[in-house]
Amino acid sequence: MAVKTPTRKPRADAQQNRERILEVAKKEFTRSGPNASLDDIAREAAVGAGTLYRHFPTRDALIEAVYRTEVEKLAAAQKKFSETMCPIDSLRAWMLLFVDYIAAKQIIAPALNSLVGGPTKLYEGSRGQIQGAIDALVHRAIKSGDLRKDLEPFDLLRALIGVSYVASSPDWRQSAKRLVDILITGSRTAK
Amino acid sequence: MAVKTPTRKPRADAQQNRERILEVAKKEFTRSGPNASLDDIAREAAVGAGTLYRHFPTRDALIEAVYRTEVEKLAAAQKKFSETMCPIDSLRAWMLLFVDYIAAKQIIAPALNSLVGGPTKLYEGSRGQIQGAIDALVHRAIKSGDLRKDLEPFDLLRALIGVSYVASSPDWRQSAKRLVDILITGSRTAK
DNA sequence: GATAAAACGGAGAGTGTCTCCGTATAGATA
DNA sequence: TATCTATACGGAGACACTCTCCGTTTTATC
Repeated sequence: MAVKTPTRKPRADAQQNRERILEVAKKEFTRSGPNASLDDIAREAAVGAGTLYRHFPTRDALIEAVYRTEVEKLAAAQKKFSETMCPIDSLRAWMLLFVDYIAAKQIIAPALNSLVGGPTKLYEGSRGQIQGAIDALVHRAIKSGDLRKDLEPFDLLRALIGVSYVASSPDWRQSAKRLVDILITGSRTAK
Repeated sequence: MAVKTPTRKPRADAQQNRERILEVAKKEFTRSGPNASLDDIAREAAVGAGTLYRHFPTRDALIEAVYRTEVEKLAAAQKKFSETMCPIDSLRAWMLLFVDYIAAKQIIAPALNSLVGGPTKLYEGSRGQIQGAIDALVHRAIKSGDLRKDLEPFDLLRALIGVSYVASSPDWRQSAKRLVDILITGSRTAK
C-alpha cells in the first residue's frame, strides 16, 4: 500500500536556487579552498544567506553536496574498470582516477577526512560509495591472487586519500602516479 | 669585521611571554585543531592579543613555532636510528616515529601541507630538516641495495604525510603501521 | 483570483581576526 | 639609586564571517 503523500509538487524556484548555489559553491571551493566565505557564495548565487543555510545547514553539508557528484562518478568508474580490465589494472586505474578527481579540487581536506572516519560523522553516503568501490576492487584482486590476502582495503583507501591530500605540489600528478605504483607493489602477494 | 650590534640585552618578559604563548598554543592546537581561537590562546596565556600577534604575526607562524620542536626531535631521531640500525629498519622506525609525532597532534593539516611545497611557502626551516632526514635514510637504504635506485625520497615523504593526515581514525596506529610496511615493501628492490 | 504552504532575504547578534597607539617597564647609564 | 628610552605590553575597536529569526514574497493548488 503506497504511503499517503499529499505533499504538493515542490516549488521550482527552490530547486533552481539550490542548483545555482551548488554551482557557485563548487567554483568558490575550488578557487579559494574549503574556507570560502558562505555569505560570498550566497551573494554570488543571488540568494540571501538564509536561503543558503536553509538548503545546506552547515558548511560540511554544502561541501558534501558539491562533492557528491564526483563520488558518484568514481563509483561508476569502478564498475566500468572492473568489467573491462584485469584486477590489478583496474585497481591502479581507479586509484589514479581517484587522485585525479578528488585531489584536483581544493575541497579535499575536510571532505576526505570524514571519508575515513575522522572526527565528524558526516558524508555518510559518499563514504559508503567509495568504500564499496575500493572493497570490490581489492577483493577481486585478492581472489585472483594478485594481492596479499591480509590486505585491508580501507588501509589502501587511507593511503590514497593521503596521496590526494598532498597533491598540491607542482608535479603532483607524477608523484601520485609513482606513489600509487609503490602502494600496489607493496600490496602484491609475496613472490 | 664584526657588524656593530649595539643592541641591548633583549627583555626577559618578552621571552617569557613568548614561551608561555607557545605552551598554551600547543595545548590548544592539540585540543581543538588548527582553528583554535588565537584570542583565546592569548587570554589563556595572560597576554593581550597585540602581544600574541607581535610575536607571531600570522596563525601559520604560530603553528610553525609550536611545531618546530617536534621537527627537531625527528631530525635528531634520524641520526640516532641511522647509527644503531640497519638501513631498512632505521627507515621504518623513523617513518613510524614520524606518524607518531606528527599525526598525534591535530596541527597536521596546514603545517604538513607546506612541508611538501603546498600553496604557502612557510615553514621553510622545518621543511629542510625533514627533507634532510628522509633523504639520508632513503639514500642509505638505496646504497645498501635494499631499496630501488629510482625511488624519490620526497615521494615517500608525501605518502607519509598522507598517512599521518589520515591518522585521525580510531585504529590509526595499526593502520599507519600496516601502511608504512606496504610503502616499504613497495619500495624495495625487485627480487 | 483566493489561499496557505513553501521559500525567500537580509538585518543583526555572536564570535573571531588583527591593528593601532597610549601606557608600562626592563635594562642602560651615570 | 635615579633617570632615561628602547622595548614590549594590552585591550579597545574596526572589520569579517557565521548563522538565525521572522516579516515578506512567491508558488502550487483549487
